Amino acid sequence: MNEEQWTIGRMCEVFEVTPRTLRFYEAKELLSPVREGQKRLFTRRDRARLKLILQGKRFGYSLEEIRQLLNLYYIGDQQVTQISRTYELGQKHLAAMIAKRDELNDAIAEFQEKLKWGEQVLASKGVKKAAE
Amino acid sequence: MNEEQWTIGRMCEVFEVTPRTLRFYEAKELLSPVREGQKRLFTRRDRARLKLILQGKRFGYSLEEIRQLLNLYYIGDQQVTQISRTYELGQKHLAAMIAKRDELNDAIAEFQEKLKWGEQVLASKGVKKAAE
DNA sequence: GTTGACCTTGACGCGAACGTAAACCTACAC
DNA sequence: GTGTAGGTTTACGTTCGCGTCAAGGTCAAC
Repeated sequence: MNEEQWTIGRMCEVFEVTPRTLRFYEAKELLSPVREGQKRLFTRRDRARLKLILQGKRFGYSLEEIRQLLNLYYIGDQQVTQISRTYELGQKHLAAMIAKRDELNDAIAEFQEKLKWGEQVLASKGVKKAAE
Repeated sequence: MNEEQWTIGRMCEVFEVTPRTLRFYEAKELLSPVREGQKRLFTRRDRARLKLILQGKRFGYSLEEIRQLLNLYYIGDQQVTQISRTYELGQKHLAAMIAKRDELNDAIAEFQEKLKWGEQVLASKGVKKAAE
């Protein structure tokens, strides 16, 4: 009943993934649940990481890329030079995310144009809009 | 020398893909180059589609999803009911794109927080910022 | 004690998205 | 002629991201 340590079943319900997926992510070193005997128990850290993993997937990153990026989220008790390095990589990642958002915004704008054009075609053929 | 019809080699240079990729996309009905004898020749339409395909990939869509979405970009000379259907699907796609951008924006904001935190850690350890 | 729910570790399978090698045509350059 | 620089098809190979058995451990409930 420990709310800090979730079983694999609980994880699967909440995040809508299969056990296979979580074990696969562990094998790929994306997650590192603790063990209670044989059983895996997922900590708060694992949950935070899984959330980021699934988000990363939605944005088109591979699991290996995600594994690298996850480290950027844990600027912790390392050597100063190591933290600096991580920080720099973080800046690059941030820039990449912003670039991606900008491209997405452009794509949205272009697509809206296409839709407007489609509206006109429909209007010219005598189709009324739903909102009228 | 026809600027409207590009060879596979030219396509590969400009879009930074391999011939295999273009032939694969043709097999999957994402592209439909015309033929001059045996040779493929890619039209303006193919170029526009390829651009969208590569963009779609960067946003994490599968080729099959992209194939469906490509149709939304060609609201042309179809039946009115067909155009209406396409238009509706287009609206949904637009909403999905916007949702994706919003999620990306949230992710960017969160990540910026992490970076700020990292900055403070560095500052507390006596590391000066590059811009000072 | 046995049933059932939940977990474990292999290990093979599979679709997606190409890579890669083999064998061949074709047209221009020398 | 003989390259050689492009293109072609056919077909098997590879990596990723899991799905899907198979076989078994564990523990509370009946």
